[in-house]
Amino acid sequence: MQAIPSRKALTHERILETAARAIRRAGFNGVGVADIMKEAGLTHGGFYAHFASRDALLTEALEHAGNQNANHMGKGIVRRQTDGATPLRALVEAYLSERHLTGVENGCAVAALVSEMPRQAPEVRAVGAQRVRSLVALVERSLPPGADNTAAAAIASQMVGAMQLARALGDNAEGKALLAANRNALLAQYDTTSQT
Amino acid sequence: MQAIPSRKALTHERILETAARAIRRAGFNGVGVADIMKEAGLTHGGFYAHFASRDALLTEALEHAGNQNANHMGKGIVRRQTDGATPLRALVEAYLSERHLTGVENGCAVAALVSEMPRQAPEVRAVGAQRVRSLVALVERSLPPGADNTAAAAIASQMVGAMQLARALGDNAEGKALLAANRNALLAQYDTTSQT
DNA sequence: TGTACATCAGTGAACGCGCGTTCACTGATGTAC
DNA sequence: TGTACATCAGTGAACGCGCGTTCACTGATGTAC
Repeated sequence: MQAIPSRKALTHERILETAARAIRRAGFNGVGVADIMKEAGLTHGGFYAHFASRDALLTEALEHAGNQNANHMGKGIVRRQTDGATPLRALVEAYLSERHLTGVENGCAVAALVSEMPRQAPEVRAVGAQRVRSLVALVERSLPPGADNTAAAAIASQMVGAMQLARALGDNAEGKALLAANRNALLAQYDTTSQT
Repeated sequence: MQAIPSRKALTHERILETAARAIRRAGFNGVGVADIMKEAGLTHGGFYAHFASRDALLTEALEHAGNQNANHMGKGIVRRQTDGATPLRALVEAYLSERHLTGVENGCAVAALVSEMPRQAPEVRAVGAQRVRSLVALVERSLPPGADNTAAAAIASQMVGAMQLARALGDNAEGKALLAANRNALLAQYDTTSQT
């Protein structure tokens, strides 16, 4: 409707962009209101003109992170499909890529934050659950039609778990090997065009 | 060596027991020095006679949590094996049980804390990586001899991811369904004695 | 087009609070003779 | 066995600091006539 966003709306968006990256980088508890405002080029006093509370920011930021990641990862998926990969292979390779291992800040919000979700305020938890559902739905759309409808949940679980374990091991040979093991296992099991 | 533990050693142990549960319940950032001391029946002032710093406590507590969980979950695994389950089935069913879904406090430290690990102090991270390796090793020991040696990493990833996604969805039908989907997928793929 | 005023986004100082850490002290336990 | 003293575990007040939140203010933008 409002084709030209107001100055305030632009600032609001900028704060969200910043926060969406910050929560993935530093965790829900790792970011302060002042930090984020500063990173967005503002002073902390103006914060409450944009958000009712810190939790309100976290809620919006988590939602925003989902969209940011859809863009980032979406490109990788599309490129792999144009190169001839099946939808599932494209997804698995993009998700379990070394790029994703390193780029927490722009990566999947679920992988970056799941274990903290159960400890957040109800509003944040609700959005978190939604993000989990979207991830499962994304996997589901990549499966060949007629596939077992519980497969999506299993694949999503494995991808999220793999990325987290790899990050816990570190951005090194050990972490990368764990990612590779998961890529192989997933593709061998679910991708019909799989090759060694 | 020291068969009779000193009074101080007993207190130290009690603080660790408390902290090991607290970090899984509330996360690394969710527990304060004073909270833990209070929960252990002490005042916060005495803390630094036991630990050099808060991070030192987190490090020891994470290690301790691993042992606590080995006891807790170990029982469930043994019972399932005596009831005739294969080692892998026993592990998968114990790990992806509804009991584990609810009992974060006594559950797997990796599932409770992975996404926070990359953001911790180096000493804590190091222990975290060790706990990941132990988990993979535990899975490995449950696999039939001669199994693909990358399978353990894949299974561990899926189990950890599944537990976390289920917890993010909540202790309800949705979360339980996700667990069930993962149990089925894992057993169908890796357990030869699998049945619908 | 130009002036006068109202609105609005953002500033920066200040608040109360909780946290990690320190430290002088106390009361109990253990040891020497 | 009993007394005198040293050691040691735990107490509780205090510290500095950072955080979420509030608020009086400023300077810029927009509107009325």
